[in-house]
Amino acid sequence: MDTVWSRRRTEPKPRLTLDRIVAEALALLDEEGVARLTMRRLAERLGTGSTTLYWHVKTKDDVLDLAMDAVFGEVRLPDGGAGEDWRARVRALMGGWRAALLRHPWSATLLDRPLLGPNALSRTEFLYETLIAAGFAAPTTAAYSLSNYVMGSVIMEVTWAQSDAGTGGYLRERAGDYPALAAHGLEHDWDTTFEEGLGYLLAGMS
Amino acid sequence: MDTVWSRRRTEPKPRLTLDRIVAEALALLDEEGVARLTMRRLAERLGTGSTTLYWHVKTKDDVLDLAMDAVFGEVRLPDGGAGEDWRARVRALMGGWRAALLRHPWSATLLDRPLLGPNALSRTEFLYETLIAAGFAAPTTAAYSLSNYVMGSVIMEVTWAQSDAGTGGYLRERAGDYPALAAHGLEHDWDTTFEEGLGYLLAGMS
DNA sequence: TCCTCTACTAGACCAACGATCCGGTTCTCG
DNA sequence: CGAGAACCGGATCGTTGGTCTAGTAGAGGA
Repeated sequence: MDTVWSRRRTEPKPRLTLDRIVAEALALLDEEGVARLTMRRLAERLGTGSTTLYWHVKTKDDVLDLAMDAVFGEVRLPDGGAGEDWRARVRALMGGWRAALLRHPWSATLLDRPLLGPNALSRTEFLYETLIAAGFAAPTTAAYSLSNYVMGSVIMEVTWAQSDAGTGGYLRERAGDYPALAAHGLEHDWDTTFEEGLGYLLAGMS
Repeated sequence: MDTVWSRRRTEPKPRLTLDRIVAEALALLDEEGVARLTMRRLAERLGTGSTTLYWHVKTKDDVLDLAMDAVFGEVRLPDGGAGEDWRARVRALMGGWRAALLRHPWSATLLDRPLLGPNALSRTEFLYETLIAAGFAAPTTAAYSLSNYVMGSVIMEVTWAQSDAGTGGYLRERAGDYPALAAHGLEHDWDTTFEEGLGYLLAGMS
């Protein structure tokens, strides 16, 4: 009810800003996953209508892109001096990269879109700088293979974790058809597998 | 018009089967991409109603999973003898894997779901077998890092290719902010970058 | 020849989605 | 104090995945 008497008694709600939208989108994604992020639900959580969101944002994809870049923003750049082993710095960067994505499992689904936000780009820039400082005249291959590896491992881990109950059971039932896979591929520690594989990659870069 | 005279003159249309559905879904995906695949459009192309599809398939996700496994089915298993270099066999498998996915760029978007179809599993099984035959007592890390690498590189390449015009331009504008990235990350040959990175990985597996 | 069961099909329909239109209010700055 | 920019929400549009209802075609048995 809005009458002369009730009006102005409630203080104005805080302005809606892009930052608030992105923060709430992250919270919603963390709590309910990417499928449940709709403009209506997001607006509801912000105490507004869905139309209002479109004043700050052009499409829903904008929200997703901003959310992704916010995740990359969580990656802290390792600030070791140049004297430190470059492999250690790359390990730290890639580990932080992976950890940020795993902290928000929904991000694995969104890895198939251009990651051109400032946070993503500055991390990539840092990777190139580190490789160049390490002596790579042409760091392109190294940078790509490292990024590819991290992205792939995050997707793989999230996918398996989400279908965990079903997956393990299904594969175990068919262990007869895929003996080698069933014997070695089912149980392992994701963290150490990631680190070891990263070790392969780093070792191969002469 | 349906009269005694017109009836029965047209021969019955071919039965709808799962195979026909999957084949048509692949064609539709190849031609128009994953966003345009709707049950209605798929049904229309098959000359039937959308309801009919649900007799053969439980959800749209079923169609996507079947389409993905069909892509994996295109990967030919290299049949070199055990005498051949195991790295060459792995290279052949991974190259074929990548090529199949790149042949159907929409598949990059669907890599975030459990790949448990028979074709995907048999390729993975083959990878494990090859690694075991090569002497890996614990092939888990090797298998995962190879799969991760291939998945990541396909996603990366497809993403960049699809946003090519925009991406290159956008990054080139901001070359000042990301000098190392702009200098080395923009132009390169995807095939050789893939092969070189795979070389790193294989070289690192002592 | 009839009957029944399975396989299959279509149209209408449902709730929900992304996005837009319209009509309005509030804030800011000159 | 006035104008324009910023902001807001209800109704609405077209489309989606999926279901309900109401069937038809054809094989096999009695």
